[in-house]
Amino acid sequence: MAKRSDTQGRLDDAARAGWLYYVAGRTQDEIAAAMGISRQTAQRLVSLAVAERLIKVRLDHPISVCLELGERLREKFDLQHAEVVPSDPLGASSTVGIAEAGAAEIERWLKRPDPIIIAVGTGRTLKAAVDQLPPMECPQHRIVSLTGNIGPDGSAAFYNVIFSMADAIKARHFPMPLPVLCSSVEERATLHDQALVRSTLALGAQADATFVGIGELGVDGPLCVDGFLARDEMLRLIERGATGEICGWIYDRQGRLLDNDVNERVASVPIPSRETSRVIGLAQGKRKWPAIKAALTGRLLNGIITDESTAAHLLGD
Amino acid sequence: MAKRSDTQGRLDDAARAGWLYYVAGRTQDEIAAAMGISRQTAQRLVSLAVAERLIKVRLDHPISVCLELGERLREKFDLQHAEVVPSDPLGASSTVGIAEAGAAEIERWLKRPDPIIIAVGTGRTLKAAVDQLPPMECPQHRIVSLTGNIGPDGSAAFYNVIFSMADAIKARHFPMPLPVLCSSVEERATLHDQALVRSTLALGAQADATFVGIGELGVDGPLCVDGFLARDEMLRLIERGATGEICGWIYDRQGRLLDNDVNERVASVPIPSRETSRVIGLAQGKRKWPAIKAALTGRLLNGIITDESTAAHLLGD
DNA sequence: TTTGCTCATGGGCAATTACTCAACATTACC
DNA sequence: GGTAATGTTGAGTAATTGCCCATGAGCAAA
Repeated sequence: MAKRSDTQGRLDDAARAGWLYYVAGRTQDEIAAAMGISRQTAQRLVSLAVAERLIKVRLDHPISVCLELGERLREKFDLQHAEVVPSDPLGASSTVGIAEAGAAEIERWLKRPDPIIIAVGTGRTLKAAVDQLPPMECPQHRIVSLTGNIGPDGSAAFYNVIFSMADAIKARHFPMPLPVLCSSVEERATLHDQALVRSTLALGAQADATFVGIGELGVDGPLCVDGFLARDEMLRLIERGATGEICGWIYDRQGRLLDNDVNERVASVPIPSRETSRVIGLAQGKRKWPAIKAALTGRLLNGIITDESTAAHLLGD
Repeated sequence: MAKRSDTQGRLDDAARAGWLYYVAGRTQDEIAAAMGISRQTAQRLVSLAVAERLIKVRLDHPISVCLELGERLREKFDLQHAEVVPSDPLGASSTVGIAEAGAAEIERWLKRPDPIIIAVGTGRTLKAAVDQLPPMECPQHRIVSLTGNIGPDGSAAFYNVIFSMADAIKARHFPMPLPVLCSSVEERATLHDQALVRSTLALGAQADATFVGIGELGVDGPLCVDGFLARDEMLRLIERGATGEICGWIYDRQGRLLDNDVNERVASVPIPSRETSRVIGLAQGKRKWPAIKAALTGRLLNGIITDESTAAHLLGD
């Protein structure tokens, strides 16, 4: 072998080394011996082959599309965590898939041996996820609800998930003994000043991981369906740009919290800081697209669990 | 995480881990942390992904030496297609390398939008190539087997590749519901006269691309090892000049089909015309050298995929 | 219920691979 | 012809990976 300096010959060698390594499955020592070079050089050729993209790896599994979408979501919206599950082509259920994925992620946090604080919001999707959790003993952790558990008619709010979670997970849990929406700013101030509530608020602010649903606005959205807002209030909000809500906090197309009379009455703990907490939203479905996009755009979340078609939309334009 | 015992979920995890490792370039420690499992488990998932062939590595770089050998092969034997892959110096496997290259070539044909007919022979090398094919939807093409799929003992012939191909490629496929070798000329005539078989025979003759293995003769060759021919029959054939076989058709040193009682009983479709079909052989290895050389000399093929050392030998003298 | 089997798990350890550094060679430029 | 810039090499070392083993969970047969 004459001149080793020419690029062509070097790429040839890289290809050959890469072939022996990846296709033939030889070790770099064997490659070095076969090609009459040192092991280090063999290693360099192999990594050159990778760097020059001579080696193409393909994953033949439906999951690969989802992983790629997740990667792109992470990049585009500067997320810490993005998980994409295959879309149910029939679109039958709004929770199939992401419930399991959400449960798996919650479980990963719960499995940690060091004590952490997990905050949960509300909503059908999150409830479905929590229902997938296996029984676990986690005395070291604390679980706190971000939203009140008293519905508009005074009954227990059905989609408050912390109680479902407490059924499965043996850990201290902290509900919010409040209505979801107070009747006035003053009432909220009074309620939030109770010792019990204050400690829950403080706990929520320290959450290490936060799981929330994302609600779309509209007369068929959860806020109306569950009776928290009347039709005309909702329509007025939408007129003023309201696009989605997380834990009752209503935000616009850019994901900015609206400054209006509804947000002033929301009793929920503020969404924990995205600096100190992993705030993961669970949502999918065409109806929620604008709400999800706005939440990500406004950095209300730094984690998302969604499905393929939603991810594709979020990346689409 | 619900059921961790189910195979499907495990393969999903394996795909995830494999993707993170090979595509995203993460270390196994990072994967373990991300998936909430131990490093050892992550390692197991990665190697499972490899073992289950979820991960396919391909080298996209024509090494100039191989290119040159291919060029000279094309010229010397008047071939339409010649592809040479690097030789594994340890020569451990007889299919490593050309399987990937063969799969890539098959894939190129399958990707064509216009409907074509692809014929396949049999053999270990071809089987290995077909196993490398990614799932594809090709409703426009038809795939036909040149060889029967019933083994000498009546069971399904293991190295009949059309079924493996049907697993990956969604296209109409046409097996040959026949033994590989008939018991007599008369039986072959009868069998070939069946309507189903006649249409398959006709289809094979029209093949646009044909992929076949090349078998060497000898008591260790595939015909004997797989039980199609007895030792003494084989020895008698060799005495009479038999050098190799393609789809069971036995030929001599010049690549001329032998006129004997074995060829009279071969149930296979005749090798498609080299005028109208691209007939590509996949073979490498010293033991096959005479068989390959004869096949090329006799123009039984107009395409070859082989390895460096074989190519060098074919050009050598 | 018990027994025996299979298989996933995590720890430990050896093999393998990636990276850093300093020396040397080659090329480009003055 | 000298000199700087660039790139390559081997040695050493840190990081990563592959494999074996003991353990325990899950499951089917006894």
